[in-house]
Amino acid sequence: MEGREYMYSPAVPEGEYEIFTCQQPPQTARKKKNKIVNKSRFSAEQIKSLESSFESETRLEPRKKVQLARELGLQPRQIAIWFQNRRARWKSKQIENEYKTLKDNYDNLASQFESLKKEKQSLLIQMQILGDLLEKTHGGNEDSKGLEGNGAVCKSNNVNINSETKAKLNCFQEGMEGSAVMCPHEDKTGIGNFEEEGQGLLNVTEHVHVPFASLEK
DNA sequence: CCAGGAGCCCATGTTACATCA
DNA sequence: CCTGATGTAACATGGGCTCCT
Repeated sequence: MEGREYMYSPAVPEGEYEIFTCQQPPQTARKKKNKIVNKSRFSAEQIKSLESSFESETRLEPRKKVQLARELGLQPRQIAIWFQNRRARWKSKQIENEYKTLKDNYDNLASQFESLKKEKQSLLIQMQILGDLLEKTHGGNEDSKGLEGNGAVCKSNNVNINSETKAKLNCFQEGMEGSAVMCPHEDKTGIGNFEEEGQGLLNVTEHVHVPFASLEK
């Protein structure tokens, strides 16, 4: 608990505050463990005043509490309880807001992750195709000529190698070589459930045994 | 200085009532 | 009128802090 800024006032029994005129006499008062329970609600005026006090200070100094009680015709204990309850309501509201913010962030990351997954899938396909082509061209000794042919195959599969793809391939290559360089295409937000699947994403190179330097050629 | 009690407050949970759809 | 849901004043409990002896 954080340090308190106020000093406790000397002990004053609750009973000594009886000079304050309290709420209306309990019309529907019931007994609960020998204590009278008056459930009449505070007036709009009282609430308004309490709320404005709460807005300027969520914790009441004893002096202020007594003053407020006098102004509103309530018992200081009622003021104290109202502030306690108000803080509890405020806190639960805070938690609700924090939850909402976190959820928004999570949803945002989830959609980013999904699009990265799709991107990975597409890159895998490209790499597979290029790998196959390389095998063919190496086997048939048709270096540059073969590559042109590859282009035709790629197009037929709706896959083009552009500069962006090259950059991405570079990233994979760097990653494989243990480089600490961070790829601008990677989202390093391994949060919660993403972490496991993210590992799969980053380990993609393990399953494709293709010399990347050759690929770029 | 230290220990212990008194008196207060706090956070949290619960109860009981008022109000409303 | 009845009923379930919701809001809230008041209470209970356990723990921390300050003050005093």
